[in-house]
Amino acid sequence: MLTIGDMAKTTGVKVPTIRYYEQMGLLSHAERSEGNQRRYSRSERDRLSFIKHARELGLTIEAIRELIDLSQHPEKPCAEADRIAAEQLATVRQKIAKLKKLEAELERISTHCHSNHVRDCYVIRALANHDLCETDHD
Amino acid sequence: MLTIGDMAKTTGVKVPTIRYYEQMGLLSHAERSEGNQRRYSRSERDRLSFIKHARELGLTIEAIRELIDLSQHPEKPCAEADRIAAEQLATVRQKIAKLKKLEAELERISTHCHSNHVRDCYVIRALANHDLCETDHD
DNA sequence: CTAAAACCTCTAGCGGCTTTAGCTGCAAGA
DNA sequence: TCTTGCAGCTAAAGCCGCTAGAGGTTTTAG
Ligand SMILES: [Zn+2]
Ligand SMILES: [Zn+2]
Ligand SMILES: [Zn+2]
Ligand SMILES: [Zn+2]
Repeated sequence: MLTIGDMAKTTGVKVPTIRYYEQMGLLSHAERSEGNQRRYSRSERDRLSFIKHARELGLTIEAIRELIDLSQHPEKPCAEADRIAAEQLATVRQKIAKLKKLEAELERISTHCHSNHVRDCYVIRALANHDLCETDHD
Repeated sequence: MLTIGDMAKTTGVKVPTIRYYEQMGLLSHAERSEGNQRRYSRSERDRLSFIKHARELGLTIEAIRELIDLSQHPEKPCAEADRIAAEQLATVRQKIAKLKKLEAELERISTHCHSNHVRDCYVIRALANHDLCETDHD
């Protein structure tokens, strides 16, 4: 049996975060020692790794909850899981698109100031005036 | 003089957000009408536009506060402003790099499942096992 | 003059944690 | 055996950047 500290060490998820995941229903309420400390099995550690990996890929707690529920029912169709992954991919692509616009504007803004004083600073002027921008960036 | 609603309409910043910015010290405490409603000048509207634009470019409230403080002192050197813009550009580039890794993994994950049941779903397997990934994505 | 729209303050909520405070548990060294 | 000190516990608050709602007041249009 693993302590919560062991879980943290082997998965890289911080101790308070593990307790938070339990509270959020991603991890079931762990068994307790006589002294009321959490004790975990290997399968619970695996589940925590799953959660960590999913979080790293940007999935929400809610999406992860659905995936875990699904994975408890191997006979069900997996369309729902596939949809969640596809949606996350779309979300990531949208974010990239937005950030690339920002990158272009910020690059322009931060390379155009050849002044020394705030009075003529291109950064300040560019922030004050969106007309200098080349894109909409919403 | 403009009401808070006028400000919202002309800048696209929502009314509660304007009040929030005031609370955060980005907008100074507005003058009030006899009935205690906020009244703004054109320069305050310009400042709000500045704030909005900076937020759209991803700057934090804190960074915007610094920029506003700076812009009150046109004689000062603008190195600080330039640094803020450059840092934001770096931040955006980091985010893009991270998201591109995620995009690659998610693309792989969401195109590889040709199964019908959760039991063999590639999505579930890929999330459970980072070894199937091609990058670190931290 | 009235009714509706806009405004006010204050508080709570979102997501995904992190931090803090004030406890108790437990193992190892003297 | 005692003590020291890390590890664990709970509950609550804090973080960011808003957003939403309750419950009241002011302004404006007709
Ligand atoms: Zn400058
Ligand atoms: Zn712009
Ligand atoms: Zn599948
Ligand atoms: Zn991975």
